[in-house]
Amino acid sequence: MLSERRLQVLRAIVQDYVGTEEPVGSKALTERHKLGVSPATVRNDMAALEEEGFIAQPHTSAGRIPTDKGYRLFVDKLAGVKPMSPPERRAIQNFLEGAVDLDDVVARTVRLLAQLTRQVAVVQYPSLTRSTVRHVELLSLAPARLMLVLITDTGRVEQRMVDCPAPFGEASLADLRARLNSRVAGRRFADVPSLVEDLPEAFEADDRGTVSTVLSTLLETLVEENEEQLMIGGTANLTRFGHDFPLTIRPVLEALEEQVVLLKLLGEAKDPGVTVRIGHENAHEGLNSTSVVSVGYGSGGEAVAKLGVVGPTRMDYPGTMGAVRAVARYVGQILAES
Amino acid sequence: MLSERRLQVLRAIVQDYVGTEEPVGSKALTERHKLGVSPATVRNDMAALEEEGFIAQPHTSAGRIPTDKGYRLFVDKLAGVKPMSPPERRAIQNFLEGAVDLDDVVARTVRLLAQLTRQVAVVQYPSLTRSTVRHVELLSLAPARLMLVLITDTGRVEQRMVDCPAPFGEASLADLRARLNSRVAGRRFADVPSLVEDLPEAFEADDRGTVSTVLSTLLETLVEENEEQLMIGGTANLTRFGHDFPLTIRPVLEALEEQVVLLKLLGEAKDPGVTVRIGHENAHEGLNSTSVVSVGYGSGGEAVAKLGVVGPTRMDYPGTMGAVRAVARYVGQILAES
DNA sequence: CCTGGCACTCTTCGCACGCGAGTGCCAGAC
DNA sequence: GTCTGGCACTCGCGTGCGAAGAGTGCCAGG
Repeated sequence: MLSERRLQVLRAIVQDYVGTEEPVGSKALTERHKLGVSPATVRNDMAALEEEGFIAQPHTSAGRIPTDKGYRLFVDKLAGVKPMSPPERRAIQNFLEGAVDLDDVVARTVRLLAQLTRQVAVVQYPSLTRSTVRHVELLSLAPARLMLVLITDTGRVEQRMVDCPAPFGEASLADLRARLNSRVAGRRFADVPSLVEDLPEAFEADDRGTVSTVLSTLLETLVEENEEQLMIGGTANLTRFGHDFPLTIRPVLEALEEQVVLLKLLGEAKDPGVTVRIGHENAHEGLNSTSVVSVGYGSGGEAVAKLGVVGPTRMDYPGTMGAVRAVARYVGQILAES
Repeated sequence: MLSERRLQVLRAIVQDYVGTEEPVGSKALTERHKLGVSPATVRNDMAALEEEGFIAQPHTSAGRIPTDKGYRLFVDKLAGVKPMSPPERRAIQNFLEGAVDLDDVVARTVRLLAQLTRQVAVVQYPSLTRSTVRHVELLSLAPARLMLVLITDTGRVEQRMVDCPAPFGEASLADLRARLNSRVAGRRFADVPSLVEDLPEAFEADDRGTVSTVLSTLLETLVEENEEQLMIGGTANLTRFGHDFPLTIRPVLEALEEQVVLLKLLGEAKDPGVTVRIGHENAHEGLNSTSVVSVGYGSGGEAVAKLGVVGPTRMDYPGTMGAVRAVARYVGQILAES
């Protein structure tokens, strides 16, 4: 077990390193933080912390820098979440309130997060699976060609072409549209499959094939994984990473372009609160020298999607966590209002 | 006027520099290209080319590198567009044909362009203003709240909320929907305003306010500038830029995040063929050390949007132009089919 | 258990030096 | 006139060395 003072030393190391981006030595520490002990004592503590794997030295005779494990301890035990100041809160709210539609909300959220944290922001579109159906629309484009439009309570719209096995009359179309909506409007996506199961039976034999096709297209739309879209921004902030970029920045940019990777990354965070994944805790190799701070957000009490930021492990965790949490909260409010 | 040989020297310099990324000297030139003259002669030619501003030396006693003006001459007079090889063409077609909807087409195009050119790809969504209306749908969400859905011939779907000044009955709604579609379906966006102008007059006085509101929302949707969306990809290729990145890459990333800037950039290229803007020819400062190769694409003979790549001025122009042109052609075909 | 002192290790920086690539210019040949 | 070979010159770059500085580990004493 580490003594109280050693924890304070670790905290001081993290804070200083985050501030200066340079390895921090024992002398500098005693000067900047009132630890009440001499550098020599701090050196002993540092030796112990290094022994335990919380800090490391890039090379002999340089200061110490925190390891992933050190940051982990810092985040879990040594620092809280720094709340946003009232002016900041107002700014967030004002900025988000100007949004005109869902795309705009997401776009603004990305910009905002990137600006607040000066890091790369990632915002997932509200997921289809957890939201509810507002309306399903069917349009006839050609005798045997329909367009299915799905509108969700979060304002998201999805459309799909449906090629029918047989021509489908306007009357049948109106019938199907009405039945479909009376059954699924206002219901959660997860419940839709069982609600429409027996729908083909209500139609003439000629039309059943088309009805089934439409339904299966609808169900596909509901679960389709690639519909989990996301938006990223603030990549220019990557240039603040370090001085040794090419090697650092490249894999990160590559990872960011792989939406699948990012979605998995966000998806892994099950915590109801703000989740922090540090360095090697991220499964993806390219992100081994970055930390991901994420949180769920949603219009009601329930989270329908995630948002977060990706930055160097050497980041201001309390501030970043505060910003992420605050933005998620306000985005949730905005979604609830619309 | 420059002699034929001097032009060849310039061409050789550009080709070598693009290949090696290093300033090229007179001796190396005579060795790699059969110019039939001695290094000394080449040196004289180089002096002349430098005098005219086509090439420059980074510092005394280094080889020469082309200037923006040099690249311009190269692109205009010294090199053609390198056609894609048949296998490449097949690969492009195969890759694009798997797309399921417009978003997917655009996403695939971006990936493809980024891979082919190993540069940053930018693809603009088919512009609304030049396409035609396939269908307009009106949904009643609440007594005084409608949703307007616009479907274009390129498969794009736009939706807008409409708050009505007065409740609007289902009958009126169906009436408006039918009238609207009979007038604008299949028509070009530009023609829509005049086609719907007198529509409110066909309705009862109570409903006219709502009809007008719907119409103005529709017209807004048609012209709204922020609807000119685009998708970018391949930013990881920026890391291949040079060795001095931080300064080079940062402004480029920033510029890429400013969609407005990019749209303007693409919009400026009026040429019917492939357009190349080199270095300082780009209005935006952050892109002063990059070149933009763009071209319009469209489902019919007419261009409805642009696509292109952003890369270092030191790029393989013939190859890049060939790739951009080929991709645009195939995307056009795909759009025409759907 | 803390502290001051001391020797030791490494990195970083500045500087001088030599090498090599490349140039510009000139006199002479075709 | 144009091209060529030769030659002196310029500079950037890599190398080696020495001094400086930061930081450490260890130890003896309070």
